[in-house]
Amino acid sequence: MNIGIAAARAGLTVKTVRYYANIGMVVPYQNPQTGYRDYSPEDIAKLQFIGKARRFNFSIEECRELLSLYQDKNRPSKEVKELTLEKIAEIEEKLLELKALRDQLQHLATHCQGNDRPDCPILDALSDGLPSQK
Amino acid sequence: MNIGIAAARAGLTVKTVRYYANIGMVVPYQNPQTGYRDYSPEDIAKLQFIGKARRFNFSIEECRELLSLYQDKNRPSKEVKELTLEKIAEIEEKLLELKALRDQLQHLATHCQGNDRPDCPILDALSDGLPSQK
DNA sequence: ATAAACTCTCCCCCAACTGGAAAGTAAAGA
DNA sequence: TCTTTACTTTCCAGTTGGGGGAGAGTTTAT
Repeated sequence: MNIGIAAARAGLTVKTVRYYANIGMVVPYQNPQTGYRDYSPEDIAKLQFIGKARRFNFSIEECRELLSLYQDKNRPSKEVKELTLEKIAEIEEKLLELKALRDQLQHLATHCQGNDRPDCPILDALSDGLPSQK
Repeated sequence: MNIGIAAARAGLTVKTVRYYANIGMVVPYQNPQTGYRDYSPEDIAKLQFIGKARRFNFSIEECRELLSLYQDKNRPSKEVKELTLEKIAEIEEKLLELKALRDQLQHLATHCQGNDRPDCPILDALSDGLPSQK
């Protein structure tokens, strides 16, 4: 299958699929005459797998790891679970960070009139401790 | 003040401060003899301002905008508030996305034994709809 | 006088692609 | 068969927000 079809099947862009070939993630057979890549059903399966893992916020390197675990029939599920729990912890941390950020901004926005006057607690907060501009 | 001191005052790295000079964000006087940058207290104020805004997840371009609003004594607080509300909405969206992600991963992890056996619902989910590897 | 600490510019590197140019290939219509 | 269109190829550059390090100049301390 040509790259366009493969990309469509996997829900990825052609550029992305070509990129994955270049970095050695999913390297299809490449016709030496035309240079056209030819994706097998198994290649497509891998692309789909990677697409989903990426959507789960796994990095390319983590995807590579998951893919090799996926292809290893004797893999212990332990490793996969560990990787997943780590990823969850990462996401949790990011969540806390973003929540704190949102609350702070929300607080500032609540106290800002948002009218045509120049006083603005948001800018005041950003310039807190700075020499006055007045 | 030399760049090292300026960076320390603003809680940024020297590299970052130099970068901000290069992109025209905070351009200090530069001694034509030595090439050394000389940061005024106002430059440092701007660096601190930007540092805080960056920690609030504002992009460089948004920082530029906030900075120009900050420097405009007749600015309407309306614009600042709008920018802030947009940023809050962005963060909210990201929060929802990450929460959904976490829940899905959590669900998968809960159903994974995490032992030495190869069965793994996580990999099963990632390869859902793919040709069997058995 | 010399060594340490600081600064300069310059270039490459990171993730994970995206966009575009120029050229070759394949498929469909007239 | 010719032509147009659609698809593919490689290669190069750019994105965000800097980080690492080389090699050279400057300033400060001893």
